[in-house]
Amino acid sequence: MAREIPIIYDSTAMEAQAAALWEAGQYFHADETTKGAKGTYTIVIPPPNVTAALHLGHALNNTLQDILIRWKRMQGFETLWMPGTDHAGIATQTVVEKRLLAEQGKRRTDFARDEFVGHVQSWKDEYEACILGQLKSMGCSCDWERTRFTMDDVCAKAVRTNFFNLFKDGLIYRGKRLVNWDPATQTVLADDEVEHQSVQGFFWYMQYPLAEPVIIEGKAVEHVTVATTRPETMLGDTAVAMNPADPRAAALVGKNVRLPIVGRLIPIIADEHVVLPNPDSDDEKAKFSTGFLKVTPAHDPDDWAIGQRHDLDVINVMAPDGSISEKHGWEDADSPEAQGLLGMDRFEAREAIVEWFRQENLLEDVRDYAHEVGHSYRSHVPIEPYLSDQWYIAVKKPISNFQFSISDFQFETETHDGVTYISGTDVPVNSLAGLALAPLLDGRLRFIPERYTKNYQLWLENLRDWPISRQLWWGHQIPVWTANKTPEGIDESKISVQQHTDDDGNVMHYVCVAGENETIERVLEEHGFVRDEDVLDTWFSSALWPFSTMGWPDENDTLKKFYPTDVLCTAREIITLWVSRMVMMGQYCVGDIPFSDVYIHAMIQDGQGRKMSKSLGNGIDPLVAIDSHGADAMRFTLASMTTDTQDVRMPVAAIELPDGRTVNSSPKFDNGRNFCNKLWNASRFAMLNLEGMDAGAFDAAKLDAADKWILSRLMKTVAATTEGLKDFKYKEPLDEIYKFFWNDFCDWYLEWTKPRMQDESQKPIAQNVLAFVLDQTLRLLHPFVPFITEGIFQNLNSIAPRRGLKGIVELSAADSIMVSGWPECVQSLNDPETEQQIDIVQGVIRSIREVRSQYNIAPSKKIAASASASDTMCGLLNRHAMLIQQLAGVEPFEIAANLQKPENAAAVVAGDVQVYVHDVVDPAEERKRLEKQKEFVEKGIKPLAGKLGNENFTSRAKPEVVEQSRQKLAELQEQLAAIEKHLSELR
RNA sequence: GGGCGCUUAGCUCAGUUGGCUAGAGCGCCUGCCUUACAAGCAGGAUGUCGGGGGUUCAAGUCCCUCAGCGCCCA
Repeated sequence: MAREIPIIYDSTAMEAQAAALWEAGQYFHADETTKGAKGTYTIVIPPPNVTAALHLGHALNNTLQDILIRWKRMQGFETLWMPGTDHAGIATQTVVEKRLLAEQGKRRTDFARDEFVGHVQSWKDEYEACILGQLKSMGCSCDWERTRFTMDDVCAKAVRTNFFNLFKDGLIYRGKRLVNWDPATQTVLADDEVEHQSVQGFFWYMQYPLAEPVIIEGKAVEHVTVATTRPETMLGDTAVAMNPADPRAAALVGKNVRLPIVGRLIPIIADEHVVLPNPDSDDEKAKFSTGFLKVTPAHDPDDWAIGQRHDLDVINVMAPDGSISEKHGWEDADSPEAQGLLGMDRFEAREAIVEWFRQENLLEDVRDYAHEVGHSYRSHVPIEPYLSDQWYIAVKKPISNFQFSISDFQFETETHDGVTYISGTDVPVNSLAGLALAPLLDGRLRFIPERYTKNYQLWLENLRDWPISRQLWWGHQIPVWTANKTPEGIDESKISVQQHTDDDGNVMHYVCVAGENETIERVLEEHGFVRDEDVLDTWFSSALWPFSTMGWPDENDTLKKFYPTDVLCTAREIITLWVSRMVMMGQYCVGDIPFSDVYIHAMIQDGQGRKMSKSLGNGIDPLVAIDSHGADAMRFTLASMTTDTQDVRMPVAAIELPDGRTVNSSPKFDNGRNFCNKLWNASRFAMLNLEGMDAGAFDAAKLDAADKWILSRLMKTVAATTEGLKDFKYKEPLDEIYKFFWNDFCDWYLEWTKPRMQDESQKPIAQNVLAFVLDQTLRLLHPFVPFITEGIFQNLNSIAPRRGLKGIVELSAADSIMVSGWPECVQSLNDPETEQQIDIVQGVIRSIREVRSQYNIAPSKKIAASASASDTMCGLLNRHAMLIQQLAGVEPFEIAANLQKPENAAAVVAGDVQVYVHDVVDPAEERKRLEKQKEFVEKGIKPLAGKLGNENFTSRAKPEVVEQSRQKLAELQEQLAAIEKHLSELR
């Protein structure tokens, strides 16, 4: 059977076999009914958006989660990795709208709502399947039976319940505010959905004529000049503001200007927000300021604030699509000029208005100006600050009847007017923001790496109310019914009602209905109540993900056993958007934080440090990487790149697949593939030698030095790997295993083992050690490269079903490596002494190899050599002579104290040992090599001698450091003497 | 404007609390198809650790400063 193992690792076949085995064994399934001794370990997947297939960032994210889950599962925890996807309201709706427009030439509004949602649903079905398939291909050991979707019935129930509770607690309210409006998708966006981009624009200087001239310093002033980057908003101006400190203020404040085009009479007001002009200032605002600020409360947040302070009219001059309109609050668009602008897009209107001012000689100047403009993170069009009625969550409102205890405040608080705030903030302890902040401050919530803590904290401290309504069709429809009358004859425990007066003075009744009350909903509708058309912000449902997936609000065993989860693994861009809201809602709904650790991993960029994106065409599809290199190779490479840094670069190269497709992949994956191939071949070699192994034939007393050495090295590697994973390190443990496996196990141990396999007395010992070390190495590697390790583990099971070191370690059999135990450190196998000896042995071997290489001696050719050293060292070398002879190709090999260098021999100094390689003499070459070695040693001596000659060092440095330096210097000086002796002996 | 990072070999990156002659992988040079692996083996070269200043017996590591790059938030 062993002879059939192919030379090249075939990832495709192995992945299929392992996947089938895992599915049959149901190893991914978490059981809420058992009581594991070790407890539970839970991760909820950050649900990928059903908008599109997964990219390499997802591959990284999920690889890291799978590593943790597989590791903990092997450690014996009852592990749950909860999978699922997110409906991603605005994003998914947008892509579907695009597709429908491209394929059918139809817009969303050409469909009935149900019909349109049906189209989105089928998109969702398609991509959900694709995403789950991708995750499975990567080897993600999620509990697939529990797969959730943010809009499925279970999650919908949680959303509905939470909305009702928040509404009832007065934490959801309806408000008219300036919102971030995306005119393209025609929906409101939260602050953090707005991307700020630098835009090269202009400052236009426009003259507004005064209603009556004013005399300032003897001169008649007929107009004021306002500077603006957005001339089109002037249609909605309701004041001109100036700083009260402006010398002209006394004469002008209180006067009126006649707004051009519109003809509206608007006041000049004083407000300190206005920046005084100063052409020499470094402050851009002062440099460009005229001292007069046009105030458009309906179209600018700062102006809105000024409007609030001065009780100004609010005139909205735009339709939701961003076109100029007199139908949304603009009542004096009577002039022919104004009429001419109606219906124009906001940017068209900008051109037209600037042109009008130019024609009228009212355009005083135009200056280049680079400034930051908010853009929709989804449609990428500039955000329009827009006056709109929306539902908000009050994040800083104290929750009066909060039903859970809020820890014992392990942080500073201060109380004003009966409200307890987190010290130094305006965040009440018992507000939603407070609930999210408290666990961070009292140490229950932790970010890894730690620096992200600040992100989270600052964001929450400066949080504004969260607008949660979205003008979309794809999402959780808001469960509020509205009419201008009281709801009557309805069970009041099932509803909650708020009242607001609308623009026309009518008192409107907003009725929120608790879930599972379709009858009530029907009754309301029969009574003329209309359901809100809007849906909830996607993050509203994502915020509940850690417990909605477990069936909250229903009490159940899953929730009881697996909530709170252990770690959330995500990217930094989402800390504010998502992490904070999960903590908030976990606290509010369940009364406990959803996870204690938040691990933030790097963002993957291309070789030039750019984000991977569709538009740049520099993305890598994980399935392509799997096709080209194998899933394990991809995982290995991703994990080995994962350190605490915030970005990792992944050079992207177009490659041709065997099937002829040219696709993006990365040469980085070669690392992983090469590793897998090496692992495959080392195992193949082991398997060829393990046939007929007898676990009972092992005898600890017969372990040779190589055995003891590799076992000791293994123990170190087990410890380092376990420690690393505990600290959320990925590269470090993988590097440790890599070095152990490749540099120790393959390069040395396997080579030393080869002859022992021909020796019947040695064979059983070598076989057992070999099988044990391979077994443990596979287990250490399994979380990182699950498929190949499973494949080899299965082969190992059939060839050497009983593994272990009789009398030292017993390994219990396992049907899958997934559920075999995580390697334990066996103290008795730690053997520093042997490690040190082998170190010396390796040094001698390297010296001989160096000479062989220098003189081009064929690897197969045996050469005579000898070594001279102290008596103790000679004893050591004699004990390990075979090891040296084998791997240095030496025969014969004489070892003795005070041995003279033979004629025609090359001499190498290997630490305390003089190594002589016989019959290879070339004086010039010898001199060259010895001079080089001398130079190297001298380079080491210089700083040491310098240090030790410095009294400051010897007196002030730690004694052990000084002692170390002394020893090292002595060693180097001895070596130098030896080298010089050899040099002097050269003819 | 506020915050967080990054700059170490040709490339991608490690380098814990300051302490042996600064490391790895890839690439490069030399020699090998040595009976597990050429996706491999053996040997080798490669760095004023972004610039400047400071603290210290000792700085890639701590502090200040300058320059360049990136991300997040307003």
